[in-house]
Amino acid sequence: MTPTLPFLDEIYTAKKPAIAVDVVLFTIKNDELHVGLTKREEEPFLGKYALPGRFVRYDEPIETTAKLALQLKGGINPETVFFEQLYAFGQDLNRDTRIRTISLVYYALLNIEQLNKSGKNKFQWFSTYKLPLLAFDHKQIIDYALANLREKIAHSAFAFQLMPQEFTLTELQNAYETILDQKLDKRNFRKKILELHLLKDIKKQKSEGAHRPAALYSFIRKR
Amino acid sequence: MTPTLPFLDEIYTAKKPAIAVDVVLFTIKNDELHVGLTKREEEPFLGKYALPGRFVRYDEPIETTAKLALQLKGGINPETVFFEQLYAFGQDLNRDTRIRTISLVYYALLNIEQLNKSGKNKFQWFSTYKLPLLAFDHKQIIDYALANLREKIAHSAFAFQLMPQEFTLTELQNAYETILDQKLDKRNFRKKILELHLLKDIKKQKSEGAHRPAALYSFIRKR
DNA sequence: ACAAAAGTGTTCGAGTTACACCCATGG
DNA sequence: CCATGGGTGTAACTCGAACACTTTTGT
Repeated sequence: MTPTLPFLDEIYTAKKPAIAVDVVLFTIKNDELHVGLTKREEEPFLGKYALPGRFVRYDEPIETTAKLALQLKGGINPETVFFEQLYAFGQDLNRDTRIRTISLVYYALLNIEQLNKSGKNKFQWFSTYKLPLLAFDHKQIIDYALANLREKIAHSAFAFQLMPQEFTLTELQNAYETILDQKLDKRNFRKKILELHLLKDIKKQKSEGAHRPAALYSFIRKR
Repeated sequence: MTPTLPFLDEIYTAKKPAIAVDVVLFTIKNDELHVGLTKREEEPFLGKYALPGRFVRYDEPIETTAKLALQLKGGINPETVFFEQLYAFGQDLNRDTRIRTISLVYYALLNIEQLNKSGKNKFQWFSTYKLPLLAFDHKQIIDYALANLREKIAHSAFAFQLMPQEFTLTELQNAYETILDQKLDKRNFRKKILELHLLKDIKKQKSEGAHRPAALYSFIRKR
């Protein structure tokens, strides 16, 4: 590619860093934001928890790697998940103790409906406030992803990805409050959300408990 | 790292994608936004223009790779440049025709003063409106970086990175107008910028032409 | 009838936009 | 003295924040 390489062949023979994809998979359980982790069954970091990850194979597009990580590590159908590339971690040469590895980090949002549907989920879910001991630099990665998620969600509208097909405005508001970790004003929230014209009133009601039933909505953009 | 690998050793022996860093280096020349490119002297894409890039060596932190790309390809002192990671391109397996390559893209801002100072600049500068034929997927990368630059600059204040040490408010406004490709209101611009308290009136004046001289400012954050 | 969550408008302040004239200088 | 860009304030509007009561249901 460049005159700075002594020999053209070097690009084929040079010792290369490994490249991996790690996915920070968020969902909401019991009104708390959770991250999906798996317990390592090998060294290094045997017994510690880790983000679902996978080395990028030579003939694998990176999004495919991300999807395979979710599927193989977590038994989750990746087509039911929203995900987006976040950042490449590759500054620290010893992030991985085995081999120099650059990690492309994706974050993903899984809705609660999907989570309960897929019986074969292999993840263990941890509240973002009570994370276990983590392998590699995965703690920093999660912190970074979390800060980013908060920032984005405040300005865009993709919290829908965490919701089931049908939901009430109060449920949606709870999701926002959980992620942002702050109370929101009901009237302002509804005004703002409805002005986006992303929700469809599906003319159904959800009755639960001794109070007025809530209108059900669904997100207009189909997945 | 994972039970999905048949043998532990595979991570050492498996055929790996190559990882490169490419830098989209912006500057402003003649009131137009320009990108720094170099002409390829080898196949593939011999004679086409390309972003300064470099393969990530096994023991090179990725920011170091980015800096080396600027230095070796462009003869530019990377410490005089502001840069930030943008996105990893690795979806298309044939981006690079020689070897499967994942590219970590950085964008960088070079101020005009630096540009003129460094006599050994090896870049050719192209207006973002008149780009030449580009190698690989570098056209898409530049488009992506440009959209991102516009978005960020409208909400943050790092256009300072494109300015010389001392500049007038009109010059700064021109930089914003050039990047955003739209006229801004002089009074509103000044009000907004000065309220950020990032500028220091250095009590000097710049006289040029038959009109009132302009006050010179400098950016408070030192580089 | 009462408890419990759903649903609904208005006011206030802050920040953004639009807009026009005088100032200082060189030629 | 005039042409040129430098420099300044105010009014209108928009957007987000604060805030309280009525409605509908189950028990």
